[in-house]
Amino acid sequence: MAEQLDMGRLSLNDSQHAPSNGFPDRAAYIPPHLRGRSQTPSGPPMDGPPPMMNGGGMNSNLNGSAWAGPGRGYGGPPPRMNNGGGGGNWANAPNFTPRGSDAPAPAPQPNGSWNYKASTTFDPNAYGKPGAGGSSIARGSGDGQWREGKHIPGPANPRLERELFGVPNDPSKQHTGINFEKYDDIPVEASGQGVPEPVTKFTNPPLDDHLLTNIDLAGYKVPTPVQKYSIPIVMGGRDLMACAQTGSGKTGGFLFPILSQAYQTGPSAPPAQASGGYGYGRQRKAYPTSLILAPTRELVSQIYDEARKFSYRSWVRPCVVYGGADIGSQLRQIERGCDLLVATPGRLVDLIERGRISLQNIKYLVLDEADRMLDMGFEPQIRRIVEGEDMPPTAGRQTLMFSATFPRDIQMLARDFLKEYIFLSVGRVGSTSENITQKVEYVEDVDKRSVLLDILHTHGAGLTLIFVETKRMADSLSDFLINQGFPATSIHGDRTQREREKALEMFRTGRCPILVATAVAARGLDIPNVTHVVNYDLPTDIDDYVHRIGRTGRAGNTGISTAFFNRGNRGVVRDLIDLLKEANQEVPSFLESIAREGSGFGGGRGGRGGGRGRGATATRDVRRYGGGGGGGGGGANGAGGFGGNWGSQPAGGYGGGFSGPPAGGYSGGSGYGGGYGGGSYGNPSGPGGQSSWW
DNA sequence: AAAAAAT
Repeated sequence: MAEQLDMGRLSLNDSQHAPSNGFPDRAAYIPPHLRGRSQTPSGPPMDGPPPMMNGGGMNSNLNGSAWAGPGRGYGGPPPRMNNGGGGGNWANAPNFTPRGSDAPAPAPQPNGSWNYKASTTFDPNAYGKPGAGGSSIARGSGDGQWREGKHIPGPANPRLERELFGVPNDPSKQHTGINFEKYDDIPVEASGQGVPEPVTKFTNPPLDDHLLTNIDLAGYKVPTPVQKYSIPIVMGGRDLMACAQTGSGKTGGFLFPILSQAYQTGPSAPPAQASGGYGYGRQRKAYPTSLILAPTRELVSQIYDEARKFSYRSWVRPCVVYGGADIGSQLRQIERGCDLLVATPGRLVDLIERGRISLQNIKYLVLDEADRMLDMGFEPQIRRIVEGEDMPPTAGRQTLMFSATFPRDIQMLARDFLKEYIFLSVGRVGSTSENITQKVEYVEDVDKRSVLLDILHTHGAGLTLIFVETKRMADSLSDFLINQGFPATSIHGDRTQREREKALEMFRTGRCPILVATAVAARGLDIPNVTHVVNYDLPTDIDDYVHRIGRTGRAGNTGISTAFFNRGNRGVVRDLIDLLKEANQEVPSFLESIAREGSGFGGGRGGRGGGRGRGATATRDVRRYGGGGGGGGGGANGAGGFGGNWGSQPAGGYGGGFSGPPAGGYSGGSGYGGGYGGGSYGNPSGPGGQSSWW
């Protein structure tokens, strides 16, 4: 009942955008007692292969046929069944602008008839046509067409072009990738079977011309190291596990090959059961072909923004969904076409439960910042999305995982979600390339404020990002700074999404060059021109520290990081020293002496520092170390953890200790088929086993 | 321990 009331309210609010196709803009209401049921009549998702257009060969999209239906291109009945008939134009609808309130509001719909026309005069061979007769409203991303097996880009739109790609000298739109030559210092290691040669340029082949046009518009000249590798890997149909951080260009690393493939092979037809015509009350369900999951709202917004750039004028329509924002407007966005979906897990599950999104057509699945998603407790949702709904199994899709670290739970996820993957280890952009000057000062808690003021007074222009540990501290410190006359703002999880976006925008644009932040801003956010990062409170996890200082010195630019250290932080002293040494930074003597006092953690975390680099962020391809053992009790982690939650899981999928490949497997005998059993990793807290060490 | 995330 509340649902219905809510829907009514949403429709009311949205009256200015109501489709004029004669149908009420009624969200598909699913009574609570029916929620969670599969909307598809085909039974439990993993029962059989999903509708594979290409015969199910795991690498068949190599041949460029994966997106196309049988025969050439899209030949099925009504195009865009999933978008309310003909696509819409509200890429910037109010309440949906994911970041920054500066995006121009859309003009009111000037002519209400196009939507209806689109559904009656459609060209059965066209996809993504924005309305018969052409709408004057350029939708931008996704307004191109797929017609008779060809990609027909939409018209240029100068206004949108400026919005997406920025105008010269607008620092808020400026891309960070300036010192490209610095990128070449970043070491990349690829392992696995049949690693393709990295590319060195953005060229056709392998990349599609339309994508190259957009890459050029965005001002990207040369692929970053991670892109050099990921482009041929993904375009070669391979799965990928990449240890890399934002700032290494990994967003482009997956968007470029995915979009390039999409432009060359066109959309896939909606599944047969979706072709039920335009009847009243039909299910309006979206069937995206690409799904990108990321942990935070800001991050999905950021990825979405990139996706909009690179899908400019193409047939691919990107959408973004996340919590904390009006779901009604997100639903309407999705209805108007959703080919590439960027989502936080919780909201996506919600939309799946509402029957508004089906994963049946997924060809590409990307898990970004996978370690962070697990840290945040998203594993059940992720497992459900990937294994418990109607997503094609590993063989029927391409899966790309990105993670800054590679602890054991991520290895499990990789084992379950990926097939014969190529492992990519990308060196740190920040710490190891020495372009961040890291200072550590001994500051007692009571002195932190005054020391901070000193820093802010002496540190001139540029953006300063101050990390604190708690939300309360973020508020009180930003209040304090404002009272002291500094242009400060804050971002943390208790602020509304609007406030968060506002704060971020003020910071990005330099109108508010001091941002006090909690961990919400620690990872992933790509803010250009941060010149100084202050760790007002040091994190307890050195990896968080690395992420935080990585907000400056981006893409080869130099930056400064200052950390306030006192005995309350002695838990990280050892790791901090290691890190400073590795990055050729000065190690203050007080750190060494405090380290000698004993860390309070019984000598610190074991197993660190062995081999190359630091153990904390082990990014080795563990498959090579996993040859021994097999079977055994290794399943303790998985068994029981989620066994009961998904009745649709294949029996034994997680029990039994990971002793074999998943059903429908890929046991190509590549050396890890049975190697993941318990004990295979040697040290139980193994490489990067830092989860729940406290 | 904190934070974030669907409502």
